[in-house]
Amino acid sequence: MFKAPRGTQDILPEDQNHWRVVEAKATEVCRLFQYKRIDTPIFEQTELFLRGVGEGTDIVEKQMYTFEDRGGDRITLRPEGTAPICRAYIEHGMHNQPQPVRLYYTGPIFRYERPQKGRMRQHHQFGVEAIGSSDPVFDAQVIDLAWRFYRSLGLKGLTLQLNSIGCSDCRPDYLAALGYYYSDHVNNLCPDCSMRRLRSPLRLLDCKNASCQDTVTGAPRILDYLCQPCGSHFEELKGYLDKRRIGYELNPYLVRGLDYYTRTVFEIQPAEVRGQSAIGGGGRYDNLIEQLGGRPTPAVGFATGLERIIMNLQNQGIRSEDVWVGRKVFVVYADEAGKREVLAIAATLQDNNISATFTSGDYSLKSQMRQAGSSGSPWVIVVGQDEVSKDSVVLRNMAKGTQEETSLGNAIKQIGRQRPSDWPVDR
RNA sequence: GUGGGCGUAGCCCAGAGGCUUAAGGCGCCAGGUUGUGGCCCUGGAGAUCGAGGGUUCGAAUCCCUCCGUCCACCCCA
Repeated sequence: MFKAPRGTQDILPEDQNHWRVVEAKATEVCRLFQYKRIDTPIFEQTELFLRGVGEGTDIVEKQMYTFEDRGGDRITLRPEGTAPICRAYIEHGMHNQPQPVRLYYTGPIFRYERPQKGRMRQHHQFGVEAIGSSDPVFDAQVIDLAWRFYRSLGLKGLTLQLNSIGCSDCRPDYLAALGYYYSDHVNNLCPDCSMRRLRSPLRLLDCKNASCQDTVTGAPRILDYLCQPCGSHFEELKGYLDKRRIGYELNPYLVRGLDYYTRTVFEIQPAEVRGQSAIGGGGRYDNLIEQLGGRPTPAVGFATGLERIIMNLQNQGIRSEDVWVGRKVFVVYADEAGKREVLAIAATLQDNNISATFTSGDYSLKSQMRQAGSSGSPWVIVVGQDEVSKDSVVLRNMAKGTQEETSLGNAIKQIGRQRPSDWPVDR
């Protein structure tokens, strides 16, 4: 039997309400902030990610879906959203527009990983980018947007972790200090950290290994090494967040896995931290556009995983309602004469913007009613020989268990009068 | 990529070498007399016991391999 490939999943009809609501909230908050949608291809030249994400990162080293196409080009399914958008910014000359250019996207992301709950080979992200300004007000706006997005979904217990990892001026000084410090602790490092010390020293800081924790605690802190411009950038950002009353935790050990980040980095963590901690994250990437061949262009962005959001919505028992509840009708037939009318009745309802369905095959009236009941339709219309000859229908209110014989036009009026407070619970 | 747990009908699961013709619940289907759902009652369909190989007179039950899934590490969304 065929199965969905490892690390992928079908999003079934019963989960779609969550997905549609999350997407709707994402586009709604972006409209509110006047960020414009952009869609880029789901595959790009491999080189874009090699240069954008960084050769030494896990993503590039072992997580990319890369293949050669029939023309011999090296192609990679996008493992993240920011580099493609920067490519589009450069390619379409967006530096000629008022800066920063503010964009958002949503769609599938591919990483070859060992799947777990909340960690898949194909997942979906929603992200925003503000490209072309180094002003910390945009770091704050991106965080503000993210925060409003989560709040609009009703997610509780989120925490914002915040840090600055400096720029190409001050980070080398810090790395030197860090290297000097760690050279005294080489013997009590875990094997992973021994590797990190040489290859990506910043990531020494978020090792969870107990034996390394003490070493991390005594390590120099990057915030003490920020150059003056980075320091005041960070102070300004915190000022904006304070003024917006967005709470954050300063986390001097927060380091992100992609090489392009500069200055601001942040992560949003859900209430129940199990395994995969972050539900979303982002930061500033002032050198990326230049690395990709554009002119020097500072930028800041944020991305969040939709599967993880939905997991958290479900954990917190948050329902996503079907907006059509209340305007849904199930048409059932009592006999052959009625059966012949079912499609036309449904069509008339649909002409009046009422959602309508019916069943087929040889289901008994009783069985059709059962199906209508479990479909969650608040209304049922019954037709048979009697109604056909009188040009009427039976309109049944499923919640009340009452029904009346009336014209189809009158039935439509009644359904249209249904108020949201009268809606039954969706199923 | 490393280590570990688990894989029995669409879903949740019992069974731990012969008494299993693999049990139960949810869901599905049909009935409980005339054209009506949700509760209840009765009946029914649905399982190559994840796949392949091995041990044995006999395997869902033991062994091996693979696949899938979950957990930890790694890392991230």
